[in-house]
Amino acid sequence: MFLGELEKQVLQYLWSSPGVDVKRVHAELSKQRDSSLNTVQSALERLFKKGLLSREKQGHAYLYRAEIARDDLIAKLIDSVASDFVSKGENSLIAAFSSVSTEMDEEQLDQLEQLIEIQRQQLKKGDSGAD
Amino acid sequence: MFLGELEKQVLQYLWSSPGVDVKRVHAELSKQRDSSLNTVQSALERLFKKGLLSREKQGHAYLYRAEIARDDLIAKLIDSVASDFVSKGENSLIAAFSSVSTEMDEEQLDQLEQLIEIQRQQLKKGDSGAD
DNA sequence: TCTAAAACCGATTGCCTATCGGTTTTAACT
DNA sequence: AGTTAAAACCGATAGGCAATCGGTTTTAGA
Repeated sequence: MFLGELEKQVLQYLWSSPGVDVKRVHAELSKQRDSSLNTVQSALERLFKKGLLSREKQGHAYLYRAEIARDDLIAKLIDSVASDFVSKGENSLIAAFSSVSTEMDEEQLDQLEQLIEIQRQQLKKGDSGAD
Repeated sequence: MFLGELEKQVLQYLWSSPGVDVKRVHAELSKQRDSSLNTVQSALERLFKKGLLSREKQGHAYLYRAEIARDDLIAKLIDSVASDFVSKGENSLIAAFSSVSTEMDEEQLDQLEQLIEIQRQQLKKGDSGAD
């Protein structure tokens, strides 16, 4: 799934301010780029069609919000990028990581290990108890 | 950097068989797709222009080979995907991983930890001695 | 020098984002 | 209910890039 520059900026803003209308988005993006309101509108619509946004009418206008969390989108993109080059059977996430790890220094590896620990805790939680 | 379907297949093949000419590539890809030799030729040329391939003349024809290793390309793609959504200051690789980790199970986390260990060894090697 | 092979060029198609102007719909107010 | 301003929607256009090939030029080797 390819996202254009404008689309990325829209998503970015929607993550920080969920439930806003085109006008707002346009106003905000005006700080970074010079697009007409209509242009922003179509970006919103494109993203909506792609299932990345949801919307609900409020008065005249739709209020948009991101349907997918930033991290989930990143994960999805990574997975799609990686799976293109990873053979069936291989886990593409692991393969992707092993590609990336060769560029990491010790500090980053430490951070990573911490993340793993956190994720383990998370799994344990889901295992036994409720949430 | 966006790669088309044909380009990916070409790269894929070149990783497995470095130093082949268009004819070979075309012959090989014919198993998967139905492109003319010329079409494969332009894909090769596109990739060459992008710096992803090198080539050297041998007789009439050029022999092509991938300039970038599979893992390096994956890493590069991941980084570019992630950095689009990661704010300055944040390390995009780490952020990317933390996005991905939430979808991993224990087995994958284990594998990951092993990779980290391996990478640590690698760093140590580079640190002290030669190679 | 001749020629077959391969590279190179240019044109075309198709897909997608970005861009807006203009028209239609619609919510809200009188 | 009728009016109207706001916003959505539609359609058209431009631009970029991969894929596609036919045809011409270059070139290595006989």
